[in-house]
Amino acid sequence: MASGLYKAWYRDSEPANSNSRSNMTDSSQAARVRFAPSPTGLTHLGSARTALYNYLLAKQTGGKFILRIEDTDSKRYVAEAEDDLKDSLKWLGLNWDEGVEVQGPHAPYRQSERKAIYREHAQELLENGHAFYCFCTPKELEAARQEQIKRKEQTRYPGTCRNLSLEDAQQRIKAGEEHVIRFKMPREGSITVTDELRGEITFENKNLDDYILVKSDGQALYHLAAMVDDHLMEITHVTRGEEWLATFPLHVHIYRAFGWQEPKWVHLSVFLKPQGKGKMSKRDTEQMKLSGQSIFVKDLEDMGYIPEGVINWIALMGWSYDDKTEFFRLENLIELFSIKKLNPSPAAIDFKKLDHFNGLHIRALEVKDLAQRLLPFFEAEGYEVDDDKLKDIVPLLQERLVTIDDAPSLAGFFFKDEVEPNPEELVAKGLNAEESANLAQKTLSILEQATDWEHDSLQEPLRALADEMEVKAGQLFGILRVAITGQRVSPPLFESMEIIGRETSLKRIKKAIALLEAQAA
RNA sequence: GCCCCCAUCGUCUAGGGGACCAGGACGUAGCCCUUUCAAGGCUAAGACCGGGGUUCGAAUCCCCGUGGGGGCACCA
Repeated sequence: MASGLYKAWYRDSEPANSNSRSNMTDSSQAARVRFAPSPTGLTHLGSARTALYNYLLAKQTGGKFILRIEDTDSKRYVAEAEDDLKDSLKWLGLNWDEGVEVQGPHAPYRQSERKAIYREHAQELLENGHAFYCFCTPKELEAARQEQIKRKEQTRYPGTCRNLSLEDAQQRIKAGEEHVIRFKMPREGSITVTDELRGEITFENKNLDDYILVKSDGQALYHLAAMVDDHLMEITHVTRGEEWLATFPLHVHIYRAFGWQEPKWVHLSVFLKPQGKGKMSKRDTEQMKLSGQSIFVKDLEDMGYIPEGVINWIALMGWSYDDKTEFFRLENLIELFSIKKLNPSPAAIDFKKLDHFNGLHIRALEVKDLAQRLLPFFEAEGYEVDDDKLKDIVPLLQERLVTIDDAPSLAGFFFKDEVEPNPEELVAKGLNAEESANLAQKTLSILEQATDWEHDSLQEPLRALADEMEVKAGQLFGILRVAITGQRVSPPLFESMEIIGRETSLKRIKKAIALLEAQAA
């Protein structure tokens, strides 16, 4: 069925009294969903989003979110990848109810530990005629492939062993012949499968191959292992990447061959390069790092992004709630998420938007919370951080931070004994060094007499000074800002001086005067 | 080459035949606020891929192009 018709049917099938803004997913019973990554590298945004949507569906229906490790390919296995996966999920707040580490009723949750299960199921397909042993060598298959290419035919398994009897095959295996197990794809007819986003999709069986289910080393491949596990683990919704769309009919064929009830299938679109067109390649990700961006969750954490920002950002790449709401926390998403509002078209990654959401969520944080998150970034720069002082500083920083690792460069001067202003920056715009030194000197005299070291009472007499000297307040404050903070850009000046205290502030102004006088001479 | 998916501002998207001279957000530009930088407020520019149908009426439904994407492994 065409997707448009499908969508219409879908909507009409809702209960008549259902609210048009209903966020209930089609099945409001508890969903059992799984995130089943392959530990071959660092966790990236695409995986994170798939995990998020799975998690949301589970939480929204009071179901279970399961983490299964698909490590059937020992060649591509990367030991650190599994830890990275777990760390990334935890950092994002996507805690799983069953799976590796936490265990559960369907353990083990690592496919390399489930080989016997797959062997039994392969045996079942062999016996019911939906699979067959194949003794073709890679060499023979390659030769057949070349032939097909030459004849401009579709390249596919030539069918050599398709009709071997099970008895003959078992004889040859006993004799020690190498073999794989293949799915016996029907050669005629077609199969119509249903994706929750795209509706019905029909494939001609003749375009499908006799895919390998079990390799010659006895290890099951994804196609068998994942289907068996999904069934055994009672998965109700399979939400996975679009790259599985091509083998989607195979997977449904496998379900039917076993006589199992299918889950709901959701194929998410891929993420495209920031430039808009084209999928992310390894080269692109390296290029990206050079410009200070990354698609790896771990990197985003190191770069000072907060999980709330990342979650909000990826949630909205392929899903939307309505035409205006854009600020979401995880708990809101759990409530509002809906498969029906997923967008099947691919989305380009936009890091500017991540900055925006990160800033939004930083500003929405409690001061105490933000202080706690900032602490390690200051400590990493070698600053000794006083908790009370930090709590005073945080409100000044909060609305200026895009990423939390911006904090040390913006506010390091609070924790330094001395700052090293650039003498040239001390000179106010439109004035020379001598005039600036003179202004700084007068400022010092006024501040030395200040009885109350509080930002408003510091500011008042200095504004009067600026008037008296016929300079703009901004010119005077500029000198003072660089003297106090060592920076041209800083948090609000007088609040900063209040926190730094009288003694240190005066000391820094004296130093600035010396630097200005040296320059004037 | 074959199979499959997708198509609204630069980007993410709203849109389910009349409520659309198409709404929001990021980014961009201008203004306001302002001690710097931000944040915030206001304003502006900016899109229905093309062609055929269906219909009184199409961004919306159908077909064909075109473009983009995914897949064609003893990877997942």
